[in-house]
Amino acid sequence: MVLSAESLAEFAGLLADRSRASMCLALLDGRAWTAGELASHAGVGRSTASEHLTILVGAGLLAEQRQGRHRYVRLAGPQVAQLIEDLATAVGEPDRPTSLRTVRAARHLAAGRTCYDHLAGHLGVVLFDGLVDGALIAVHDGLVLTPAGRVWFTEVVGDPALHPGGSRPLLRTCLDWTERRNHLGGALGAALCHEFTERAWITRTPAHRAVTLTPAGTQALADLLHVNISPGATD
Amino acid sequence: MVLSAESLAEFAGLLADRSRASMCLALLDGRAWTAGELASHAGVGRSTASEHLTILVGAGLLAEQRQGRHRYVRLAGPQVAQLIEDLATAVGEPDRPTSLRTVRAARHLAAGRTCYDHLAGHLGVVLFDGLVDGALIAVHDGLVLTPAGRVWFTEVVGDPALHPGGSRPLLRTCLDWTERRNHLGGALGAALCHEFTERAWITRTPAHRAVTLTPAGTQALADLLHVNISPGATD
DNA sequence: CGGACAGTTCGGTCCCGGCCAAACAGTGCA
DNA sequence: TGCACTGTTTGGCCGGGACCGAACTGTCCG
Repeated sequence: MVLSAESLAEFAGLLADRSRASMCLALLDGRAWTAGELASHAGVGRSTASEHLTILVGAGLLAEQRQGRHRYVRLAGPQVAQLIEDLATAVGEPDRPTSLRTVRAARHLAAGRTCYDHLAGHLGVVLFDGLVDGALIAVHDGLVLTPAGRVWFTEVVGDPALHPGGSRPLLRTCLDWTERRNHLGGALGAALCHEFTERAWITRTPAHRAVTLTPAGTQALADLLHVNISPGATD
Repeated sequence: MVLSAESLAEFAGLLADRSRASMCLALLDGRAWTAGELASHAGVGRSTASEHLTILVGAGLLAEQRQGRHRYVRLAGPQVAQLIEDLATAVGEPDRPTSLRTVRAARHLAAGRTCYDHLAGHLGVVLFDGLVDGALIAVHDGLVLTPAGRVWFTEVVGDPALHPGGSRPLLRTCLDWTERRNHLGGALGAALCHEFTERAWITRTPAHRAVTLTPAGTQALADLLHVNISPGATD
């Protein structure tokens, strides 16, 4: 046995709890949350949440950062986010929302959101299609940056973003929960999302995971990718 | 919440048990096992194993096939295998073998083995390198079949294997546990492994997951890929 | 200094679920 | 028909772990 069943089970056990799973899903937005926020999000007491966080941090899934009386916690890295995404898509059973409030929130999230550190939802998929249609990235059994794409990305996110250190792939497809189609992940997907935020083409809503396209963003997408999408569209 | 924490936790819970994890890891060899085999492999009673299998089959992770008094069970598909592989590599902590017997078995597995339905271990990595060095597949942020590669694969595994139905990617990198480097997965990786077995270039050892290169296989690899590797090498 | 707040530790409760043994059902073989 | 074998069901045991409340530590602020 190359990999012990023990360690695999132990690892899976980290997510095999309603509260811990809830926390990890919340952290998929890439932000750092305080222990208290996660406690109320998961619907458990602060003491319980504290224990869970200690477990997750100890296992290396989460990274923590103490600031004064706060314990900030975030996903340890893109690999962890990717793993949770993989599991989530494997589950496949999205929550059938019932209440109107839930429906509204879901629709808003479906329009645009972040997937750890890159863009997802309808916005993410449209963006991805625009990149493919414009022959900036090519798809054959993996994603390839075309020469035109190299120029385009250099203009938009700058040359350094094309040569990041580390082992993270530059381009990566990421299956979208709501759209059931691919959007762009990887280092360039993250760089793009970062740049869009910097340029105020998108804004994050208070929920912090939903993303709204600004009028400037609409204009930019039309100019850069010949993609037409109305600003702040929620459906 | 787009994906309920409940369902994610429930799904992770499937693997969050020593016995079930042990069974799934065993099934990574792609074969169908009987319930009794899995029971003794996991070190639990037949009754317990039966319960676990019912759970895993019910969740769609395993597919079962009844034959007479036997209950054969296998992984439901390559996606499941891929998921378990992903988790396993995420764990990262390989079993430090202690006994001599374990060391020998591990070394044997490290030399060559199957990873669900394609070749892994040293053999898999060398094969992958040969394909890349021969410019039959190209690596830039994903794998691409080159024109020369298309010809090569047509000769070796036949044209139909290049156009499989279904959504499984043709080429896919798969991180190797022991080598910590990529080997070839995906539909073509599986086709290659199948073809190698058919032509008796490789044989499976009784443990059925370890793979040994035959003299004919050594010759074939030298001819086809200019790769030199000694037959049956275990280290 | 004292009050409000964030987080942790500890003790205790409770329930889920993994396990087994024994009885049972279905299959294969002589 | 009878025996051996594989797998399932059931009842019961037991441990782990998720949870809470209360007490405590540490931080920020007036």
